[in-house]
Amino acid sequence: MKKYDHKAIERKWQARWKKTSLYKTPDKAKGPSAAKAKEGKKENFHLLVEFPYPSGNLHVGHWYAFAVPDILARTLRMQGKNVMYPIGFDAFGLPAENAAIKNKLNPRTWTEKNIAYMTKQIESMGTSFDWSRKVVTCDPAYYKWTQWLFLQLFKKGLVYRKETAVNWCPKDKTVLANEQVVNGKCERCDSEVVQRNMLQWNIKITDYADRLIDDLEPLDWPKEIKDSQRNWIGRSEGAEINFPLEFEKKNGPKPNYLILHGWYKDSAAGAFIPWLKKALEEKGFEVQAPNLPNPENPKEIKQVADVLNTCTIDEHTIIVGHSLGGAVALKVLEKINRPIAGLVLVAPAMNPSVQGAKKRPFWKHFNWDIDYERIKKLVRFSAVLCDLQEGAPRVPYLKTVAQKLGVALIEGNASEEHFFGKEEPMILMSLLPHITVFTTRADTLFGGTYLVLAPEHPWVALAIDDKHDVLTNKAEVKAYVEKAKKKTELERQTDDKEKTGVELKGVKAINPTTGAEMPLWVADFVIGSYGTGAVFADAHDERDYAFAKKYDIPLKETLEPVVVQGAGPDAFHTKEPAIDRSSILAIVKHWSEEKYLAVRFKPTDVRGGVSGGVDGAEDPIAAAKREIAEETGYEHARFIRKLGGPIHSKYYSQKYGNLFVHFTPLLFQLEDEARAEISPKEKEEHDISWLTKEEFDAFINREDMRIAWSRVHGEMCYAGKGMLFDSGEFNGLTSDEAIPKVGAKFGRVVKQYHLRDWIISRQRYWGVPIPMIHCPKCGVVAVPDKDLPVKLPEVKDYLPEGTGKSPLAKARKWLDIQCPVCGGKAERETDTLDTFVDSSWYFLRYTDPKNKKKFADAKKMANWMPVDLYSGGAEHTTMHLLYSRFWHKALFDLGLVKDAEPYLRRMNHGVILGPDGQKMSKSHGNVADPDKLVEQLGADTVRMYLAFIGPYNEVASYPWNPDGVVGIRRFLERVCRASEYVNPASVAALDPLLHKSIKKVGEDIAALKFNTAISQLMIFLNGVEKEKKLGKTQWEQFLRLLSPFAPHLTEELWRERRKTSIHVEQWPTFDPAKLVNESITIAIQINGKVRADVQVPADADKEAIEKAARATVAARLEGKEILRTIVVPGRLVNFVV
RNA sequence: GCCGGGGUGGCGAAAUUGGUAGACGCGUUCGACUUAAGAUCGAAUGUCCGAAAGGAUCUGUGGGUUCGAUUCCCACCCCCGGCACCA
Repeated sequence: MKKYDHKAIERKWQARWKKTSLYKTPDKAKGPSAAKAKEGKKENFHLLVEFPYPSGNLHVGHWYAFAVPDILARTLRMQGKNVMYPIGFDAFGLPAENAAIKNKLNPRTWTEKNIAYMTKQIESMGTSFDWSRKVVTCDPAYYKWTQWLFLQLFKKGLVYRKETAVNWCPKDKTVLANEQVVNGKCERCDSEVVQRNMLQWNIKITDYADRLIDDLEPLDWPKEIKDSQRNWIGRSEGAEINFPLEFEKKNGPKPNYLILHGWYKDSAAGAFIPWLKKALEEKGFEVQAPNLPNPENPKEIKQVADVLNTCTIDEHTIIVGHSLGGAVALKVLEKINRPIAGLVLVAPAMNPSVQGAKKRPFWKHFNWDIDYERIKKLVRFSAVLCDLQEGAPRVPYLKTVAQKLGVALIEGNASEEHFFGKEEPMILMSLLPHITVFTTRADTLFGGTYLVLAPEHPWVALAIDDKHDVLTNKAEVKAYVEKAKKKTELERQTDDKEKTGVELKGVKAINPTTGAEMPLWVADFVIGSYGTGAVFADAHDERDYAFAKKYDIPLKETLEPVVVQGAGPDAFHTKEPAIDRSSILAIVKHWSEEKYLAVRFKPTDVRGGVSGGVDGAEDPIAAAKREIAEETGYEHARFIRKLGGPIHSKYYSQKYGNLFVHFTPLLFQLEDEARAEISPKEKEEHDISWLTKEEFDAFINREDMRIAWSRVHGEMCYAGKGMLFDSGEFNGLTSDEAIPKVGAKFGRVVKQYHLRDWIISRQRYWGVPIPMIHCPKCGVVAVPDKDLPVKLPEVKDYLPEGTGKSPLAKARKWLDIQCPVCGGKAERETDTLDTFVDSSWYFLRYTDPKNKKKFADAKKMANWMPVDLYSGGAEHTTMHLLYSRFWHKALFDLGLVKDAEPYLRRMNHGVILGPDGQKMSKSHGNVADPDKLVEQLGADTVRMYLAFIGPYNEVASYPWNPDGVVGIRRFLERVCRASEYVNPASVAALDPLLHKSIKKVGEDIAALKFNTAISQLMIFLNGVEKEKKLGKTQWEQFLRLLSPFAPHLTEELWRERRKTSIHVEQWPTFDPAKLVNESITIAIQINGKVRADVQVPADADKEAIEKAARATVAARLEGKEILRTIVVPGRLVNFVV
């Protein structure tokens, strides 16, 4: 072929492939053959690309996302895999709705028109998508199953409603998505956006936080994506610690306690009850601890009746139930109608239906039908205490009880299993007023001198409400809290870097380690939604330190610095033991000027003041004076003061190995300039100079000296980890050793996450209606499966209603519905689902896109899941990938899918930027439209160029620059011309190059390095042009290598000789015997510099190579002695002279 | 601040158990063909010195290990992405 008419060729073959359904993935998928299954090889390959949003027009980025992975799809197919390469449209979302509002269009019409247009464009790329599997999320046949899956999660208890702040535009009277808020203002009307609380649907992704982190490990994903997900989830391990509160005002209403004992220790004289009673009474509380009737054979009705008859229960009562007493307490609550203060269940008895729970005789008489919702309304606060020593099934069971009561389970270790100890501090703590704090630094607990609460902290809300009167500065606190709540999160962060806060006067917290009183503060730098919304503050945190200094709150140091000196070979060798030493650090002031004595230890360039060892029982001050004299010669140093506590340094010394040195930092001033001669050895080792404060500051390069130096000028804060002192039994431990120990002793070990639950409510029209019904009688009821899908109703206009509800609230007829439970009047939910829900399972639908009975058939899913390779943009690294992983895990737990992870391998491709280097967007006006280029040069050229610009599997960004595209076009034209050289007989000289190319192109495609695969194809063609001839078999092998890149042109050239499509051909294999050339080039180096090269036979041995090399550079070697010769066969010879 | 990725010609880039740095392509220059332009073909092309032969030098900067470092180690600088008052 002489002329390359890309238009005709592409039109012809696209039509032909479509007509013959060339890329339809076999419906009845091949399972792995027995032999291949044994090797762990699958014949099916699910190659997934992120499906596009139908914005209306394809840009270069789409080509990059779809046409480049197509190369891999085609290659794998030729290599015998059954490849599914599906496509669809993520068709719900905001742009359609905005277009609808703007142009008074139906969003469905707008979307469908775009889909039709974009489908044509995608087809023009020559991709091998299987269109018969197309999935469109706004199709009721699809979203029926989105709704159904959502309901499965709801039924599993993963869905709940919660008051959540949303962006509210007061002028448009509508909820705004984050992307509609620009600099805190409404995108449309420019008015100030405010935060407003609304009931929103949430999904408990946080329940899966641990698994979402832990299951990342084995996945074949790039490290940066895994790290980014871990970072986003933000797990930190720490401890929750309770700080009891004490009040100045003693006149408020007091709780009273009713303690119900368990069964085994059959009375109120058993277990912890006498101790607890005494402890509470000592604090002035009234306590009732009745003996329940028939303890040896307890009966529910009798025990409950006894409690109701003999005990006083009022609104101040807190009922404490231990073991069976916990179950009794629940039944007591069923019988009373007035609210009580609290309910504390201590390891309550288990429902016998729980798997693994043993049947007890009294359960015959016990009715386990407990109305937790009613109890929740009756009780102001509740708590469930769990002893972790008990393990399963009690611990998971108590978790569900706590969940039903709407509280977090309090886990810890009782002093005896099941709280049978005589003294159980965990229980007492839960009964007294207290603040719970989360910390990752329990090691500083002994030094905690104040607490800081977030303005949103529930205890703060109680303390400033009308019913309570515990604060002596209530008005001041109230004003601060209200001001803080008005600020948005953004303002809080950016407003003023200076932290503000107000003390809560009239109340003190007690440090559980020391019993010391700690003031309470409220400050808006503490985040209400993280941890417990409260922190304890100490001297070893920069923020706490600064805040305490600002408000003059006392601090207490409990950490001595521990520093590891140096790096590299001089660093502390962590695996080897260390020798302990005592030493001094001395900072020496000039006798008359504001200057300091700077000493540099020359051999290692350590720079600071004077330092040296303390000999035996020597006094540190005397030792320091001795060292000053020895190192510097100055004779009259006067001791000024100690510079804080000791500083511990770990470092490595050539002489002694690992050292752990405990330095005493000291400040001296010279009395005069008297200076003796110093020893020659010292002179050689030390440089001495006088530096000003600023110079000295820049001079110091050892960390311990820097800490000592900082104390000369009074900065006391040591932020970081260190060694504990003034911390009771934990003295002398390092922070890392102490953190778990202190946490376990004074609190309980817990994990916290930055990840928040997934808010899936959208007050939007163009989305999947949330299939829920609100019944005034029955509450929130799920739409029955038989009524799915809940179709989107038609509405007149798509503007939100103005009440904060979605436009669906305008569809009156649609809104009214019978309650599926009671048949009474009810209303539909008007929120729609976040579109991330749609995209959390679309790849499952690809496996069985037309199924009317199920979201997908299990067997068909098994053929294709998990996804073998998922290619997409870096922008989906956290949100989409995390949400869909979570969704898949939830379905896995429900038994609906067979894998816990949806994607075996993930790669992020780079971004094609606009020609100006900016991100492509309509507002920038820099959207590169490839249509013209395709028109001029052809689809094959454009897709191949995109594959050529750089490695595909690296997150890089390329400004769209079509300058180089002509190179690819020239290459394809040369391929056309090369077809003229084809002879029947093979050209032997081309064989090594051809086989090398087969090898490299295959390897590079597998590694997603399409750019170097193409360069190898070019190298081969260059070789062909040099020979000006080519064998028919060689030509066809080359065409097959090229066919994934240029499917149209290669098909055309192939069909010059063949009847069937090149795209059903086998991938060529290389012959290792043909890889080697007869002779190879060896580089000759002298002292590592290349001086010449020499041709040697490929099979030459070391001696032969060396001989040849020596002969080649004989002239250069003349008169020089060769000290050493290094021969690297196949590469080089290096003569060292 | 924390986490991650990166820094190589005029440009996109290549090179990994440490072994000829700059493959392949774009661009540029010269030549052939042409009345001419374009297309095509051939040659050259990191930088500096040199007419040339040749020499020096070069993978962000500085240091180290090595016969030999883009590659390994240490320190630092810069760019990009993510998270960020997270206790």
